[in-house]
Amino acid sequence: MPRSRHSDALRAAQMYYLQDLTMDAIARELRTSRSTVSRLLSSARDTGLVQIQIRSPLDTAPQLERLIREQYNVDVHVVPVLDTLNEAETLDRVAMQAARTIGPLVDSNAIIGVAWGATISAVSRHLTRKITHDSIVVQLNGAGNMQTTGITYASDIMRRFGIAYGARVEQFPVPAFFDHASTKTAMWKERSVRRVLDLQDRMSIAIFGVGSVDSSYPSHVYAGGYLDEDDLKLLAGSDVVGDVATVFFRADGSSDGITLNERSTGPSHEQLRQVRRRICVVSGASKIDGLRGALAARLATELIVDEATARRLVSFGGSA
Amino acid sequence: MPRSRHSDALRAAQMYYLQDLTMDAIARELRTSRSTVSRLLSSARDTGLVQIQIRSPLDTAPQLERLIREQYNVDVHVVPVLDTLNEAETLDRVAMQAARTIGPLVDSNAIIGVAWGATISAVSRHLTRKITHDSIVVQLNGAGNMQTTGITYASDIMRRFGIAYGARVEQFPVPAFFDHASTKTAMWKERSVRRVLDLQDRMSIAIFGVGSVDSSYPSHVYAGGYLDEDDLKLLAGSDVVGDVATVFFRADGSSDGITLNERSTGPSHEQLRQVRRRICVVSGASKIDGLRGALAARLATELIVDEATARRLVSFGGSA
DNA sequence: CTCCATTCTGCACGTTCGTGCAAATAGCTT
DNA sequence: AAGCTATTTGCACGAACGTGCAGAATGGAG
Repeated sequence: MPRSRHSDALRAAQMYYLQDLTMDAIARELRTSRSTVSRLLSSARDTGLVQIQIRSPLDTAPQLERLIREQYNVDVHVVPVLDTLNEAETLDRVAMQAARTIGPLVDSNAIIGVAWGATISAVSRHLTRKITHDSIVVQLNGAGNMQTTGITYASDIMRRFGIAYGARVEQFPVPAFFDHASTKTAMWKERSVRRVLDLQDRMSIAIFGVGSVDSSYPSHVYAGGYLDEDDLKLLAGSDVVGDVATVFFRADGSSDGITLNERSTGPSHEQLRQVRRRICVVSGASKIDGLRGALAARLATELIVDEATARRLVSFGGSA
Repeated sequence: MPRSRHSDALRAAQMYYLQDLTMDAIARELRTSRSTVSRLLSSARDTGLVQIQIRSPLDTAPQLERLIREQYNVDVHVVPVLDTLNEAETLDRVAMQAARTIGPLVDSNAIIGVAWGATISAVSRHLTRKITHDSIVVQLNGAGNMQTTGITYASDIMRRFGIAYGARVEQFPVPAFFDHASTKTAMWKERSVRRVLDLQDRMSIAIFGVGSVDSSYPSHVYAGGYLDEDDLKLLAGSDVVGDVATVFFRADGSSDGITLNERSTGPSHEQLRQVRRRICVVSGASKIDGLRGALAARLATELIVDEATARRLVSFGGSA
């Protein structure tokens, strides 16, 4: 029987993580070298064969998490990060922890809605593999803009999610915003578009960041040529503080009368709130306003956020 | 705020396991020494804060596991162990893997029935802590015999389970076997005994090994002074191959007409089969006959077994 | 069969990690 | 406050581990 690589990895993982043997001892039992065992264990970890979870029982969770949970009614994971790190390093660490926190939440037959943006892009680079069956990754909002079709950027993100979970990927080949609401109405009747919209309707998980208008590390939406002068004026005139999947909201979470949303291709807040698990990843204190708006709109059921931003969140006091 | 030991352990675990930082880096962020971080991580692991699981998707499980699953209709975990190890080493490794496999199955509000014996004793030494609420560990069968009350031996096992899961422990202070069935009938009406029996009725998990009559590494039951000459003759005359929690069965799983069972304090097979999760731990090829009987009697929903014994199991061909 | 491209393996080295030990600190008692 | 015991801390050392590299094995294509 030709013990396959996969089954060797499984045996090694069991011996290492469940029986506390050293790699040396495992190498002898498997009749190979210790370095091969080291590599087998690596592959076991990043094919999702070994799952490492941190479960802090609710009643022993740190003060900070409990406060946010109560104030904003959201299942929060605070990522410990030194306040002194720069935004890029912070984002990387939040993204890595987010990727590993999301992993256990993805099951077979899941329909996973994924937004695009700097945060989710970083998350997508750190996903660990997990084999699922018949899962689908669906893009939440269009990524085209005036300069490019946005295809490569957004589709790279989607592809990474698809590979990590062994899922089919459904892209959404439309611009982020239509120039005319009427075009959207027309397109929304097209069967090719409807297929994507139907999937979005049946999402079991949604994963997104938030855009914040005053973000000093500006979201793509506000800087990437998606909006023109007039659009930005429109936003300024409507007290918009941020967006989720290119759908905008105000500080109190409301979004009625924001005309730009009628041309946006992202899911309406009402639609998003139908999704069972809605995971919001946020890194960087400058996103605080957008984040508060998103929470006020009850767009997230789970929040993964860096420690500094989490602290600012409680210092504001919640909405509950 | 005096960052407590527990919250430091949580932070360290997040940074180590979810952000891939080295202990050195974590030490700097926590303003302590690397060795302290090493110790924090140890404590995070064995207080159950960090949970490491090996999940082999059913469809990629090794041949061996699939065969047993189909033949015997039981959820099987095969423990990789070199065939050349002696029984004691094998037992130790099976026990360790069993302890870590059981961990994730224990939830809050569980009522955990635990048998005693060499196998379960070994398992109890390797349990990892997991905080649960309002769980109860209840002893499945009496441990007294003609020489001792069996209290310390069995109660050590129970206590270890109780500590690991933060559970209340209910001992069962009766002999393993009554001399007269009538005494059992009488005792079974006592309220102090009824309390334990009622708990057993409501078990959500049962954990036990198997005794095998021809075991060369003899189960306590057959060697420990629990049975006298006449009893052993009775067993020999009834084609008994083994027992679970001091209740005996034949190779085909039947147990009708085995009079010794009327004096045993363990749960009847019928009662045991009511339990949702019934975890059977077996180490050592000499237990094969007892194991086959137990599986024929459908006493287990999950089986944790060493590789050599697992192979003998399939070579016999199953009962399904 | 031969050739080339790819993947896998073991070695060797530098890094990272666990742990015994002694000093330091914390918690209690008198 | 002093004294005593039980923990906790950092250091230092040896053990365990990850990874670049060069050679071996593998698997097609000609």
